[in-house]
Amino acid sequence: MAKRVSHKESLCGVARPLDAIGDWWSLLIVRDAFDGLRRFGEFQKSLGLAKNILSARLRNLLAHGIIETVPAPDGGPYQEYVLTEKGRGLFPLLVALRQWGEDFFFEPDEAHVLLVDKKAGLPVRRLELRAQDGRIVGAKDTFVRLPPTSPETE
Amino acid sequence: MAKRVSHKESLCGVARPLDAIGDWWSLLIVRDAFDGLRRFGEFQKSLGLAKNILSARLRNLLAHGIIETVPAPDGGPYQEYVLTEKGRGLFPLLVALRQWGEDFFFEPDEAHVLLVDKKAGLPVRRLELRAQDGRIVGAKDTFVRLPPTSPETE
DNA sequence: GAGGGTGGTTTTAGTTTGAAACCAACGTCT
DNA sequence: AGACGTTGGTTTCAAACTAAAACCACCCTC
Repeated sequence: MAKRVSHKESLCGVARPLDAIGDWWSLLIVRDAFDGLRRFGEFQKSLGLAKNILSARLRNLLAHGIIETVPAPDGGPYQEYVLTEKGRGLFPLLVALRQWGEDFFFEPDEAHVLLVDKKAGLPVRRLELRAQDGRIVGAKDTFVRLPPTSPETE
Repeated sequence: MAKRVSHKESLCGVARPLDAIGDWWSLLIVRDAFDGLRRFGEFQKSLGLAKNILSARLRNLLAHGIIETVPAPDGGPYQEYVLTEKGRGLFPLLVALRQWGEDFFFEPDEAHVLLVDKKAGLPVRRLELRAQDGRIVGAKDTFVRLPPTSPETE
């Protein structure tokens, strides 16, 4: 992992995360972790990927502090993989990915799973991006700006 | 592209999008497109990637209907690449990625670009996921559920 | 103490990536 | 007209990465 970070040492706020989870499997592992999976074998069975790849991905996610190992689940000799706070911070991204997928990758009549609010038992709303005053804003309503002093590249 | 879609023909709502944009560069291209870049050379200069790779990525994004080519910008003999509606639908995902990056990939004092609401000139709020009744919900407050009838795998 | 489940690592082949070179079309200067 | 630069790619080829399968080690049970 740790792909070419060559031409720009200080990656922008979009590129840095991609260096950590920018491959096909990592996000699926994180999603499964959100779904409660914890064990190597559970991930492997759920995702159907080769064990060496899963091993490498888990190592990478560990190295990035997205998951961590907890030594013993309930006495068993094995470790489990659980999301860190950083990993749990990926929830909105997963929701965004899921909603985009639902919008554009399914036939109108094609059934797909729904993200449901536990308390009400109803599907959640769409992700909302709001301005400080509460207006919902889209891409056209925003731009990126460097803060006062910044050698940042974006 | 079109990686292993072998062991499951009908990918879930998270995996399908990853098949379209689940590589390091594609999302960065889309972000640059949101920033107004349109020309091959602009993307290449901005991202610093090899031209063959850019060519392949653009082809892939075209094939997935995320960008499209428009024949002439203003008479020039070249084409430009612009986001389709599907591509513009990636905006929340990019915001989620950016916010996660800001949260966990920058030192507290490290400067980074901000996403600013044009109208007010202030940074936008965090992405919000709300239940139907307006409560903001997080990962712990939700679960995924299959709709009534569904052979979907997730 | 043989067999089976879990959690990996190693081996090896196939695929992808990417830098550099090449190429073609067009504009432009002289 | 013809040399030359710019744009937008494609081709070549070596290096890196991916992944299937085999292997291994540990523990448990019978």
